[in-house]
Amino acid sequence: MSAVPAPVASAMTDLPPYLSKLNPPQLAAVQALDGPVLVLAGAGTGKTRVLTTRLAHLLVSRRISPFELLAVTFTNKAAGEMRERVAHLVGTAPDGWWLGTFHALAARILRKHAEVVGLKDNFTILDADDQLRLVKQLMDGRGIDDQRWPAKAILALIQKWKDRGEEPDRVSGGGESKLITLYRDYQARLKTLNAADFGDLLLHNLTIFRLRPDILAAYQQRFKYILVDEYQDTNVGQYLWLRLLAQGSRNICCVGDDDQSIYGWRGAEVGNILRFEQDFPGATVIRLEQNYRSTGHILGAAGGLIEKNRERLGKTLWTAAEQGEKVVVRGLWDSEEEARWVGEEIEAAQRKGVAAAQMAVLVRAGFQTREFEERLLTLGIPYRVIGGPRFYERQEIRDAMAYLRILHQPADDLAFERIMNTPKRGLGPATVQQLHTAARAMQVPLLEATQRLTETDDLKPKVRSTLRNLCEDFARWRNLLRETPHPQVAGIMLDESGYTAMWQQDKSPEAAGRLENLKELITAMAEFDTLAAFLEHVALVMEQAEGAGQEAVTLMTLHAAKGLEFDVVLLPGWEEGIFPSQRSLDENGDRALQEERRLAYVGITRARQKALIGYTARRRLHGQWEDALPSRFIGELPKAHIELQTSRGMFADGYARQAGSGYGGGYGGNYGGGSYNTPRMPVFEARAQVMPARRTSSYKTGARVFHDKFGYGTVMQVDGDKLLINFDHSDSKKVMAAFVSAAEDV
DNA sequence: GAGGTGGCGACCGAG
DNA sequence: TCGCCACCTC
Repeated sequence: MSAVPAPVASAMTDLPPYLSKLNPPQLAAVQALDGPVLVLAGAGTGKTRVLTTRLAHLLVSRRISPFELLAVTFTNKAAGEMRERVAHLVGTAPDGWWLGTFHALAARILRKHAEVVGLKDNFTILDADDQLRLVKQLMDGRGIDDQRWPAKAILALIQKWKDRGEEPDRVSGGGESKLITLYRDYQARLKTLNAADFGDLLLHNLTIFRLRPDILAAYQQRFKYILVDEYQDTNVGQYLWLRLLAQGSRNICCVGDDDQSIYGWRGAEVGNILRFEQDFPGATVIRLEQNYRSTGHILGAAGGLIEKNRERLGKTLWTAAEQGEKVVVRGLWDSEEEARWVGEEIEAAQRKGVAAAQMAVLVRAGFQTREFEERLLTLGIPYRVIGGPRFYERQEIRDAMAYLRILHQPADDLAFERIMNTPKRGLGPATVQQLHTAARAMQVPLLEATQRLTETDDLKPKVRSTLRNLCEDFARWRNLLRETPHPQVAGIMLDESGYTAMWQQDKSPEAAGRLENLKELITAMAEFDTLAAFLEHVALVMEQAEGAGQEAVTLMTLHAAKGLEFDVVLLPGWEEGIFPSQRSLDENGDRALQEERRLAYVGITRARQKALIGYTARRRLHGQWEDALPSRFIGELPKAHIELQTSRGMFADGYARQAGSGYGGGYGGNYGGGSYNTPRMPVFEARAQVMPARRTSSYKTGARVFHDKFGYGTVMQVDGDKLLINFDHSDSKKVMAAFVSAAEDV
């Protein structure tokens, strides 16, 4: 489909080929071009296809210019995907289109009209690090008790206000006046720094639209059609922004799924999608309910669970596919057994021919991946962890970016402060304080104040010469920028400043990787014409380079899994307190519970073929063993779609080894003498399935064995009941024969 | 000013 | 249990 399809006069007959593959609701969603439209797209119902086809259809059938179209997503990934697929459909690359994330589009508008809100068009976009430092500085200045109000909490509050579209003088719902004053200070400080944080991008747009109706009207006229992805994740500010822009044409199409709204904690308002028909009267609502991803049992289990939520628009997914396997719900003794179980299920699936890349372990919180990582490492199963620090959040990238930011915008005090003593130049807090005081007195940026101070005798001689050199260096690098390409200048600057040398001398294992990252950063710069364009890219768009691990099991949080799919999905840790998360429930009560339930729904619906849920009776949490109860969500799963397994046999296994004898049955709580505290398994006691005990026997040299902690290995030496084993994925170790079992042929 | 140590708290994390 | 931050010493 490379050629542009011919426009059609009547959509009812003779559909153009790009529409012929859609099912009736999908077709309706693509063809409802006029007026407000809400497309409720359930998990796996072909949302992306509808979005991209709709875009293509608009361009073809309405013959509008791509520049009259606004298409908004949340992530760069989603924007990139849409870009690619639309290009494929209509045959042109969507360069310069208004297709991007809320933040990228808002930044574009803000650069055009920065002066309306008192910024220059080369304003800096701050990262979370800068924001926090700024808040800390202001708190020091105001003498706010950072015990009662940690800087992080204050920043979170400011962000919340911004998410709601509230400027300092418009904060609703009474915040402490001290804190609102701090918010006002913070905004004022950003202005003097010629900087904006992420929240400001949207917030300043709203201010511009309010102060300058002429500017708003121009955008309203420009955007004849608006398309929004993941509408259930929009916050109040984004909603207001969309509503203002849509007031002109009223042609706004929002696609989303209220059942997959899982970002309430960062300001998303599921109410936005629930209220759509009131907000946009006369709206057409279209439901996509045919699922092309999962089996009947998976959809049945997920559907039964999400039905327990009260606040939803309601839709029922169905599939033409077979029922498939029931969702496995497995009770386990403790988190160690759980990790072993996950490993076994992955190996079992591999034996059935499922590729590692088609399997995922999804957890509620990031720290939970650790135990599974250790297990997979032991078993030699390749895996990758999604999450962790992103490229531009790494220390070395932030440092390098700070150098570049000063080059671009000498008034960037935060950047200057960040690298003033990086690498170490002998400039401590005392010097920083002195510079700050001087800068405030002279009412100039830090760098300029520094430069002026070096011409006086106010500084200690050593400090003075250090700072003078630094100022001269920056002046030189900036001059260099006029005649030398910016990637080259960046390299020179990082070398001459001693920054590269700092990592070269660092002996820690990460140092080499950091130098690699710096090289990658400089390589990436070459793709941009100007330093300004590059800085904008890194602040808003820079993505983590995808890991090479093609054939690897994916470990990640449920949040990170939204939008993805796998053949086999493992969902461990379904225990009260963990999932649903106690902290969320404490903070937001029933609202949070419903969101946790949606999260469970998202987890189950990631699976194509098989979903397995695990819960344990005892878990090591922050280094302590704690008892746990099965998640209430387990009890909410419809019985018809699940298969319960409780691994009592695992105890027997341990018992057999400790006693050196076979496992003799009678598992009713008569556990004589073990160090176990008998855990309670209150939910499905009666349905317990016994797992067979592992065979133990005497081993010969050369025998293949399996050890729960160290994995597979070969017996090198037998010494009574002690074995010397050469482990495949660990060093050779001497272990008791009772702790290994004969490796099954794999 | 730089480098070391003990106490405390720990979720999810786009742009 | 682990990592970060505040505090402390050289």
